[in-house]
Amino acid sequence: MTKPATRIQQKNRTAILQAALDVFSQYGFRGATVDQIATAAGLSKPNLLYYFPSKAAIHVALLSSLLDLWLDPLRDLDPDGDPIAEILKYAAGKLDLSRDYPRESRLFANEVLQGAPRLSDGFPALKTLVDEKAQVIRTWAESGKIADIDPYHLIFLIWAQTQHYADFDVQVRAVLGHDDPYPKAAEFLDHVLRRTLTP
Amino acid sequence: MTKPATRIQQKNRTAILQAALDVFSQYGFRGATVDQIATAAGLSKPNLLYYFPSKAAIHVALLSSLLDLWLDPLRDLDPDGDPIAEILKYAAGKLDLSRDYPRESRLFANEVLQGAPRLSDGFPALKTLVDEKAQVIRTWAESGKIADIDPYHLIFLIWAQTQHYADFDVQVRAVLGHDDPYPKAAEFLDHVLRRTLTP
DNA sequence: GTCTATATCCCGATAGAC
DNA sequence: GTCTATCGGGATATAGAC
Repeated sequence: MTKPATRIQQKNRTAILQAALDVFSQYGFRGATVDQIATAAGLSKPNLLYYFPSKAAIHVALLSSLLDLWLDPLRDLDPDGDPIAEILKYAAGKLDLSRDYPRESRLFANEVLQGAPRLSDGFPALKTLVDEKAQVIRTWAESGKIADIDPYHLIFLIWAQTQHYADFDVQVRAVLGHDDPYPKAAEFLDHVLRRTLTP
Repeated sequence: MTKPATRIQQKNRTAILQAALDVFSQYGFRGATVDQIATAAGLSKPNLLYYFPSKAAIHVALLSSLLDLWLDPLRDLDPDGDPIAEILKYAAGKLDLSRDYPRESRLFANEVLQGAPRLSDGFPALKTLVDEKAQVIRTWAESGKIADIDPYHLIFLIWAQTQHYADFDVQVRAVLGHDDPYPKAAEFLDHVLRRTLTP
């Protein structure tokens, strides 16, 4: 049972995952249908279910590969770097994720919004990482290298503000028009964080 | 056809809308079932459909009453008030909405996240209001009363940061534990905005 | 106005030929 | 590996008695 992994198998599997990402991120788990995903992947429905045993299995496969990607920029926060530069770099990296992986952001948002029924397994690891990095930021604050702020709410600010541009894309575009909002968003976030963090 | 509106009718209608808010906000439109809503409202499924012609009609009724509530604090932004105090008051009011109406926030988030198929009618009015208030903030910035920032991204920051605590509630609690996060969130948001806006 | 029973449709998953 | 055909469950909505 150690999958041989033909080239054609690999190709179909990734086509399915890409199509499922499109469909799940737009319609949510319940709202998505296997038929939609199969059509988007260029396969028939039974053929799709030859590669994945169920609709839920595809969803799990997507989610489990997602959390790591999502937390990577935070992992890179360096306790020995320059505090403000490190936090700005983190926020910029997170904003790049929203710009480059909006579907993944919306998949994640859909899941958390509905109580994270299939994701809550990942929360302990998330908490561990956030606790660790929050402690780094707190140390910076206590040593006076940055302003005295709550590190957890700072992290929430960065999450909320960056993910907003991916998750609420239609609303952002309804207000701003269809020009790329990311350059100005990056500039604004930079301004906010510099002001917030300066001792 | 001008509904007589018996007391019992009013009571059932509001019970249905409250129950539907619970269910839709947690499971999304497709994920919610009429049976769930009926049970939560203490009615049988056909009886529920005596009050509303369809599942979609309930959803529409909820959404259309929602946008007004959601935009009220922004409407109150007074061009003749003290700039920084006005913006802080707006942000605090919006955060109160997240605390007091988390289900409404999640209903809205579910809808926008999925492309706002049933809400896009409201976007023009939303844009008009945002444009108007952004112009107020821009005028404040140009007169040097606040820092020179982009008013639209400032509004997005306030939306994103305040709604985050309602929409991503499970994630916030997974990180912070189950204590009420709002007092510290309010304090933090206040700090961020004062720093951001000071000329 | 409220119920039981049911029509009708859609969806996930399977059977089985090729 | 891929297809057509179909099963079986569950959902929305309706029929019709009370």
